[in-house]
Amino acid sequence: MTVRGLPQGAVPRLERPGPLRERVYEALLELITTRALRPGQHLVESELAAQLGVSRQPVREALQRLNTEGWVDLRPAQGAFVHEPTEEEADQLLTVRTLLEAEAARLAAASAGPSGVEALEELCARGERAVLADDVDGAVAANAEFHAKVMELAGNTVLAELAAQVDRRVRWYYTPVARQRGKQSWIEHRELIAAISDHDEQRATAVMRAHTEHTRRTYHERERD
Amino acid sequence: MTVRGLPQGAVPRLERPGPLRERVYEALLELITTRALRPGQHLVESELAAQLGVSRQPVREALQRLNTEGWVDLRPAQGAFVHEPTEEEADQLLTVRTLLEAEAARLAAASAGPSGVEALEELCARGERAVLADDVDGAVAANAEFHAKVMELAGNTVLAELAAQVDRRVRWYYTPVARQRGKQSWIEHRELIAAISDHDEQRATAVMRAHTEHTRRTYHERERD
DNA sequence: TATGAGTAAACTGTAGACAATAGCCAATCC
DNA sequence: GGATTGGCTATTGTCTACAGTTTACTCATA
Repeated sequence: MTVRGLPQGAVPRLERPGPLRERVYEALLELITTRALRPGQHLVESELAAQLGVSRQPVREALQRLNTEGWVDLRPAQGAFVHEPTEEEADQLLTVRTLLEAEAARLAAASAGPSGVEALEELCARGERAVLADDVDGAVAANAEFHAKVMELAGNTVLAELAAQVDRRVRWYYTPVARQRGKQSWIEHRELIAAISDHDEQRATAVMRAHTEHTRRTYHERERD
Repeated sequence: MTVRGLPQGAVPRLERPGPLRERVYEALLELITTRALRPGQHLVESELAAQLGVSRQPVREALQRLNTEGWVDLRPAQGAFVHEPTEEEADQLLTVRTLLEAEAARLAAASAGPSGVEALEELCARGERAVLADDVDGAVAANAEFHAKVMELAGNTVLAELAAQVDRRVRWYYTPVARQRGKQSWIEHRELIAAISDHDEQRATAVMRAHTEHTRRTYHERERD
């Protein structure tokens, strides 16, 4: 007899601890993105290990991964430092993000079905509600989900993984900015949905490009404050 | 007194062996790309460590990095397996490569100066000579350098790093193919140089897109053999 | 006071040892 | 006879210890 007969979810799939390095990785990433760990800060393995209640090994492994993904700089024989984004790098990152998101929009327009469009509209409505309710966190979350959904509809896993990384870093650099862009952002989302619904690849690309480009402009305007 | 007055590179920065994990990483990557380690093969840490004459630790760290970059799959509590590329994934990867290279071409066209164009022509000539001499390895190398140079002229570090990763994996998947595309490839390169020299962003994008697209077609034609 | 060597502390890089887990095969029970 | 259970083996996950570097500081000296 196999397990097949059991009702799904009868066994709560008792949550596996998973490799420690994973959890350390996520914990550190959380600390970095929330700026509990500041850019330029020296991360000492033994300190982190003690603080997290694990040995140095998992911490090392997590730091190495963070290094390859650009979150920390690993200077040999000296240790890990939280990456300090430069203006130039932030701009380059936005360029890449624009590129990836625009391609995702194009692919989504090419292949998305009615159910996909519907899901996008649902998310869009949720975002608009959040904006109206001045629920900033909710709006940001809905925004992330919206973009993720577009990426999913594009159906390109490689593209999605790259975009996920780039996106998270962009969000880190631009956290002060993201909160400013409210209503306008969702109007643009509506346009994007329309383009995808029409299977108009060119328009979808253009709209998404303009959309992310607006974010960049908002960022540079911030400089004047 | 600061170091600022010193000419760049006056100090040869006496080269250190560098961390073991780096060398292990490169060694393993070499073994994978040359297919000495076959896709799907189980990589046992202790074996690799013994074979390379180091302890398990650097091997682990190298494997983790290879994992995040998509070269090996790391199944928990079971070990590392050389990644097995699927048809679909290869195709998606090519799509992304096309995208990144095309953007690089556009940026290069926007900002490249005469010296950059000259460097490209030099590389192009070298590639053509290699093709005429039936020097396949030389031609492949020149090709890689050509694309790298375009990327350099684009002046976007983030884009360059992403493209470098994607490129290397593409070359891994398509090694049997790359060798077939000889003369035609360099004609297209010439066109690209012309577009860059003219600062014609649109044409540069289009040429590069067509160029990488040809590679994909060649790949799918291979299926018929 | 400025300079330089010398020294000590802190941290990383590497190695080796132990514990935990998944996979496999044989023995056992219905 | 087939499935299940129990133990065995191989391999990974984690921890501890030690060696090698780098940095910062102290103190003697010109």
